[in-house]
Parts: sequence; C-alpha cells; structure tokens
Amino acid sequence: MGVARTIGADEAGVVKDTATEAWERMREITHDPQVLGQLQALADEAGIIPGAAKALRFLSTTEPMAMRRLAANLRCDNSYVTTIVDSLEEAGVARREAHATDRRIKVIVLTDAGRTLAGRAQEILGTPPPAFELLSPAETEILRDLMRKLGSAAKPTST
Amino acid sequence: MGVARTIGADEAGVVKDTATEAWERMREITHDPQVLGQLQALADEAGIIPGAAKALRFLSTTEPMAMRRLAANLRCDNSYVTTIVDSLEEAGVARREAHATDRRIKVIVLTDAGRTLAGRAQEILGTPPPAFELLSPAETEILRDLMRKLGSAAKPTST
DNA sequence: TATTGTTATACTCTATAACTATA
DNA sequence: TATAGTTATAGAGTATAACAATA
Repeated sequence: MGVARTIGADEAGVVKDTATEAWERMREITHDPQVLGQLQALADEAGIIPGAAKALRFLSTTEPMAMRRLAANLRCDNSYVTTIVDSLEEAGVARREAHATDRRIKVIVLTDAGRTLAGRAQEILGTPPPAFELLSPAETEILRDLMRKLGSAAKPTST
Repeated sequence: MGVARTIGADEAGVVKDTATEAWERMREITHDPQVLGQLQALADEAGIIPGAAKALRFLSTTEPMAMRRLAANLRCDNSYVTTIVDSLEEAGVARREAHATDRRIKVIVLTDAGRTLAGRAQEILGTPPPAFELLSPAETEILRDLMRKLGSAAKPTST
C-alpha cells in the first residue's frame, strides 16, 4: 500500500476505482476510535452516560432546546432523550424547565457546569485530528470545498 | 432545521476555520445513517445480528480468520466475537473450525451463503454515496490524494 | 505461566408500545 | 384528535472477570 501505481487496475483484475478508495479512506479517518475514547472519558468524569456526552454537542451554544428537538438532532427516539436528560439532570449538568407557552413541552437548560462541559464536548467532536496539519492551507481549502460539494447533496430529510 | 446560513461565522462571533469546517462536513458525510440502514436490512434478511453484518466485511475475501483476529479488526473484545460468531453459525452463514496446528484457536469459515452475504456487506460499506457523482474525475482524484495524505498519519497500531 | 476462546454478568444504546398531560 | 414527554420493556452492543483448554 502507499505505492502510487497506475490507477485503474490491479493484478487481481479487481478495479478499485478512485471514488471507492477516497470513500474508504474517508470512512477510516472519520471513524477514529480516539474521538469516541475522549468523549467516553469526558462522560466518565462528569458522571453521565456516553450518549449524554454526544447530546451536549447540540445543547452547547443555543438557547434552551425542547426535548423533541434534541431527539431530531440526535436522530433518535423521544424515549431515549428521556434517558439522556435523566442522566444530565442526575449529574447536575442540566435541568428540565417548562416551556413558556406550551406546557406539553419541556426545555433543557444547561447549568454553569453544563455549559463548560458542553464546550469541551463540542471541542472534542469538532476539532480536526492532528493529521490535518499535514495539509497546506491551500489543500485544506480544497478539501473543505470538496466536502461542501459532497454535502450539498444531503438527503432532503423531509419534515 | 434545513436553513442554509452563511457558513464561516455564526452570530456569536465565533469564526469556524477551514479545517474545522472540512472536518465537520467529513464526519457528517461519512456518518450517513443510510449505510447503517442498509446493513441493518441485510442483517434482518439473513437472520443475523447487525454486529455480525459488520463483521462480514472482514471475513469476505480472506482465508479463514481466527476469532482473535476478527476481534482486533473490529476493535472489540473477544467475548463479543463469541456473540457475533454464534449469530453467524445459527444463521448458517459461517462455522467454527479448529486451527490446524494450534488447538486453542478457532477459525471462522464462511459457508457459500456466507460468501455471498459477505460480498453484499462489503459492497454496502465500500460503495461511495451518490453524492460522489457530483465530483468530476479530477476532483475525485484530488480528494483521494488528500485522503491518502490524511491517512498516512495513521496511528502505528503496534502488533 | 501465557494465550484462545467461552460463560456469566452488567451497563449502555435504542426502539416500540402504552400511557399521561396538554393543546 | 394530535402532540410532548414518560414508563415499561426488550433486543442489541459491548466490556470485565472468572474460567477451561491448550501451548
């Protein structure tokens, strides 16, 4: 591996095309177990379940969020959000509050400790891995532009 | 949701740099829930647990693999491989066989049905999403090269 | 003694269905 | 009647510790 060869065929006759290789490598890079490990450590330290640490990402900067909306962000069921927010509340990271006008809705409000924690979670998930330093500024821009292009085809996510 | 905003800065004054944006978008694209969905469907159809479908990827082309090695590939504990191979065996997708020389080791051998299934799993996980058609051949090559560069910093993974 | 795999167990992830309160 | 959240429950993911067989 790592040998730049004439692209398009290999000795087994199996053609691994450029897009496939790019895709496989993208998956490998982004599924970095280290990120999960860091998040796990954060969760352990804070006394929350790992799923709650992931959720913190969406609770970080915005105003209080309805539980239902968190479920949409996490693409999980409402009932799991109950579990997550239970964990956050038990650890003193967040609390439920009633919505001002619609009393069916509960919003999730971070405590001060929660805001700090959320910032760290955001940083863990949002910080590019060290390998990005291998790219020149120009290459980084090219990469970003390619990602924008790939992302622009995002599924319509009806509703 | 779904509102496209000016990218690069948000109302809080936080500037999101190029690498961070590239990274976040990469993660979003590669964590496509549709891939998981397809794999889930395959698992349902074959009567195996979803984790076993992921494992098929590593069992596809190679010769019989020791359970321990599958654990390393999946980065999970041996005990979970027991669960996975139980599932594969119950569904008639694979069977355990004794290693020729070291009788502590059991190797996983795919059945004919298993080989077919493994090919499909490989295809699901290895096929780039439709959005890749948005890239020109030249752009695809650039992307692949960038991924090679990023991947070259991969952790040494001793042993 | 060290290694491979299994068993028992426990915690977490996540969803479905039934339910309560509110709209 | 429809919607937000909760409860009960269950299957799946996953790890740790103790164990058996083999090296």
